[in-house]
Amino acid sequence: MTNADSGITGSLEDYLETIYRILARNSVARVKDIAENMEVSPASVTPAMKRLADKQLIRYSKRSYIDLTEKGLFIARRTMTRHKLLSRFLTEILGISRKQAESDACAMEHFLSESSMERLAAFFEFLAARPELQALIDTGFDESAPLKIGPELLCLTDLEPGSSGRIAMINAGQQVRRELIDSGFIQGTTVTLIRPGGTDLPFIVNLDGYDQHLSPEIAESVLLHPHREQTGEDDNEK
Amino acid sequence: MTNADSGITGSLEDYLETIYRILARNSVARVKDIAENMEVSPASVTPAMKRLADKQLIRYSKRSYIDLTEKGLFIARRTMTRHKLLSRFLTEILGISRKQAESDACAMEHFLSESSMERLAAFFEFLAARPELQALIDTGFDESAPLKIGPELLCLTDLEPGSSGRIAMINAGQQVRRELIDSGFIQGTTVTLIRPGGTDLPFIVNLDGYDQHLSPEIAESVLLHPHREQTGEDDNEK
DNA sequence: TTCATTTGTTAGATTTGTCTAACAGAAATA
DNA sequence: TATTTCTGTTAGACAAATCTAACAAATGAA
Ligand SMILES: [Mn+2]
Ligand SMILES: [Mn+2]
Ligand SMILES: [Mn+2]
Ligand SMILES: [Mn+2]
Repeated sequence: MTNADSGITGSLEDYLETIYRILARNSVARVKDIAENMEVSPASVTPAMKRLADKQLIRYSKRSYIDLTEKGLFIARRTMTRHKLLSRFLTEILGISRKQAESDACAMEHFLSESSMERLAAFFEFLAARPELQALIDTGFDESAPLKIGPELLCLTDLEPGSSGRIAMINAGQQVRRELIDSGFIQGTTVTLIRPGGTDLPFIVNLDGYDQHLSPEIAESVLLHPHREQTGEDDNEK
Repeated sequence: MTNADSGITGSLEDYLETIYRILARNSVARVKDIAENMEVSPASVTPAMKRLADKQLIRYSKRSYIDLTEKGLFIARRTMTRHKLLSRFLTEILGISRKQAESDACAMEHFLSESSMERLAAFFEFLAARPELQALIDTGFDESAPLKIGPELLCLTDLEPGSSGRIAMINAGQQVRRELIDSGFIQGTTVTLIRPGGTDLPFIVNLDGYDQHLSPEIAESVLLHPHREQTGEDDNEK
């Protein structure tokens, strides 16, 4: 798989990023360091170095130290910047743990387009220029503070059969919450009640053209935005 | 490469997602539809279907229609939800074009962890519950409205040699802006002035342990947060 | 200088994912 | 019914990325 932006694969970008990090501290980069940093066997590093040298991204000859070319330095630096940007987004904005953020960022960094990258950077500039907003996110948006339930939210179980509503939030414990999110119950999505449930009867709802069954307790935790109850109108995804 | 969450590769997740989308409209899914949707040759679809059937994610026998199993349906739905979440983040929050967002989202969706996914969904709930914030992002954060330069921002060129500052924003046209961002000049990053430049002499700055040269015009567009000018303190990345 | 240890390479295998070209089966049409 | 067209599979090739096991070179110690 070739990355559109750099013309090389995600794996090779990771090798460059790793070499860059090593060189920023160690003055020389060796196969062994790279293997350890990336947690692959040294036998995997050698062919990767050959591929990178073929593409003129590193200077490499058998058994010698490894150095980045101008082109390689550029890709390495850009990859690391993406890594940092994504990792900061995940930790600072979403509140993900450092470790998880590192791993997610390093997986996604290879697929961010140049424009998404620029806009994400702009998002941080935007936040930093508005301390009141930054504060709102810092204080109001963390694991401990449960989201305040707005005054006029409607419950999915209160919907008329055949009518629709837009999801505002999921009000449930982590497990049920994740199940619902995995199933597509995310804010802004339109859900239509096909058949109401009862004590032992699951609710049937339609979401993105697919019918799904929800037990009454689970349906209870889906809260909808008030007003605007048109049927058959889907405002996301064509 | 095996995705931590679902135990299958990103490519196979895309096949499941595609089958899901087709079934939501077409009642049956055929090799041809899948090949067209994913823009691969039909000869690539057959072995993918075999791999999916081996893993019990689809029901498939030679020359017959393709159907998702319970397990396959679950992964398909979750993949599509990730796709939607990321795509909405890119379009609604960052203001990326629809097309670019679709492509970025479909590339990144396979690598989001369960917790990042849940937090991203929470971010939308959070925004929707605070219309004033939503409005701020909608109006203040788009391509057309250039970010207001805060009152007391410091320019990189005003830094004392040896002293540091945290980047607040890049104030430059798209091209220079992207170059700087690719080079690691993103909000919050500490930059240290190593050697000031002159009319024809580039500035040398240190960023993440690496020295970089910046022409005076370009250095001019790096604006720093006021106060807090300690040297050698790096608040991002260990 | 010789031997042991560390480091790096090669050989050979495996999995995944793609392609083109050739072929086979099914469906539609004449 | 016979033939054409559409659809799907197979065969064979290739590139990328990894592994283990065996080997080779370089380094360091005795
Ligand atoms: Mn990576
Ligand atoms: Mn990375
Ligand atoms: Mn995808
Ligand atoms: Mn997708």
